[in-house]
Amino acid sequence: MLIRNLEEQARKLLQKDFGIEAENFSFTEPPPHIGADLASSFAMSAAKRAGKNPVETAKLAAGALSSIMDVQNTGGFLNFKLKDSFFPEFLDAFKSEKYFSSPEKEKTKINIEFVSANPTGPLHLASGSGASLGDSLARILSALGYGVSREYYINNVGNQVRMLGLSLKARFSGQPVPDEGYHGEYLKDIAAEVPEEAASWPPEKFGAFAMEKIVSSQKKVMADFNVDFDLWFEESSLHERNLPAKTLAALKEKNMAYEKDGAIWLGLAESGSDDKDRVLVKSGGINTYFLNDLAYHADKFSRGFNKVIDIWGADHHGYVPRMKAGLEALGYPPEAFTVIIHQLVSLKKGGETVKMSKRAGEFVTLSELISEVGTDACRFFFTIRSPKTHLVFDIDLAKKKSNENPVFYVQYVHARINSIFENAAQKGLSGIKPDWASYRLNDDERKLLLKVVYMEKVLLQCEKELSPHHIPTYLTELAGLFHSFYDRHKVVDETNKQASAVRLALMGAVALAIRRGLSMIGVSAPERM
RNA sequence: GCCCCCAUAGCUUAAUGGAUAAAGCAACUGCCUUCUAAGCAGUUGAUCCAGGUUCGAUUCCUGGUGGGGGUACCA
Repeated sequence: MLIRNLEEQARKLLQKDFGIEAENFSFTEPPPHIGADLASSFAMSAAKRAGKNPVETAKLAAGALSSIMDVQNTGGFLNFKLKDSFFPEFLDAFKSEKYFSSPEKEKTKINIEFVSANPTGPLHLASGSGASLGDSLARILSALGYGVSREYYINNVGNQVRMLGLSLKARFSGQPVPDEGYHGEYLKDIAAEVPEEAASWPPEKFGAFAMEKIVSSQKKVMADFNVDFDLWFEESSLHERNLPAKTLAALKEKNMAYEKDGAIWLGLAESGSDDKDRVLVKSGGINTYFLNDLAYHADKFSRGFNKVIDIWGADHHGYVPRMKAGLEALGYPPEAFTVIIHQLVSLKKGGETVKMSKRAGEFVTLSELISEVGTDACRFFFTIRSPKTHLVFDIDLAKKKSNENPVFYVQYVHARINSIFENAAQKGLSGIKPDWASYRLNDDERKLLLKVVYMEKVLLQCEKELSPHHIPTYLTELAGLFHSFYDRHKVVDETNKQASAVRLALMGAVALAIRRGLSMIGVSAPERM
């Protein structure tokens, strides 16, 4: 992480030589017309805080930093040129598997739970969005060094299982499906697999049968989507270990739970996070989903995670304060639990917005989408948007345009560089060590290399916002620079072995950045297209 | 009613409070005897409205307008 090292040095210099409070000094990518390698608006914001003249502050800062880089002070902006020796050093360091990782992050164990769709039907479009987000974030955090575990919660207890069983039984015996039941076509397919002797099964057995089929198909779709969960957690295992009752006891002990109208309530109205008291045990003696969910999250902490992240669709956002308040009541620090809300995907088909309702069985399944559009295009498409975007997904357009998905633009870089290396090998030009001391990078080479250098900033941005969408944006920009470079410069040049060696090293770094970036969003990097 | 999210080019979306707002699609003009034209170069084109904070606002605050979601002893 070389930029971070430079920033660290810069902070120390600023603080030591001039006593400027420099904790938040950082480099940014300058606009292209400036022609600098790195930029910072530090002087202007620091001047405000210190009550000094911005131009004077910039002058001081420029002086302080001139020992590590060439600095220009342009009307308060600081613009930097890296020394030429930076680049070979960077290329060498970048090859390390742990380039983005930092030791202090390795101590933090993060549990990230996502998708967790009800096991009562196939995964649909929204699950694709949640899966892309959660898995990509897990991959990015893991690249940064965190210990990350991906988890899927299977809600296999309760009334919905009963309804699922009744619905399957109805399908099996040719009876009408109950109004409150599940009407989707998929239960017809499952009914066809039910053995003859099921005529004597109790309804629960139908429920278990359907659920087993549905969960295993969900597992398969996730695998097809390049998402690998470390744990598929069954709600029933909570009850086997009596955890909801223990959670309830813990809340009672803290005097947070009380009885009213025959139900047991959690007193949250005063807590600040939530605004009203919530039921834990219904007057019939049955746990609410909330209590079981609290027990589940408490279990995550007791398994040794310091940080618990949930990814929910926006339709559940009203549940966030309750969950946070509940966990705080149990004594967990508020910052240890984070919920990421992603906005809902609405669907456009044949020019009309389609309402997605499970009961009506009227949705586009994720597996259908994957087989039509492909995992790579699908994941890139979902990941390139910020989770806050209210996406309208035009299914017809997505199918038609899958060839124009920017993912191919990025993947094509990898394929092209692979060809370059094949060509170099054929001409006996591979494996030559570049002599950096005698080579002067031209502007295009420098620009491309700098873009690779910036990658670490992109990852940190993703970490800060807990959003992976900066990665595909970055990759598209890097790909643009590469294709432009490719068009203008020949990499393999038998008449200039030195230039070839340098450019091959550069291409190696670009390919590595593309490969890593794509892998962080679960997309393949083909060698040939 | 109250709460949360959103509003950027014809369309779908980017942009730690910074410099000339960036891509893809669509439209138009050129470029394959060269390491893959799934590419390159170029043209047209945008910050919902009204205030405020700031040296500086697409970004922050207030109020509108329009859209999505939520407001269970459901899961």
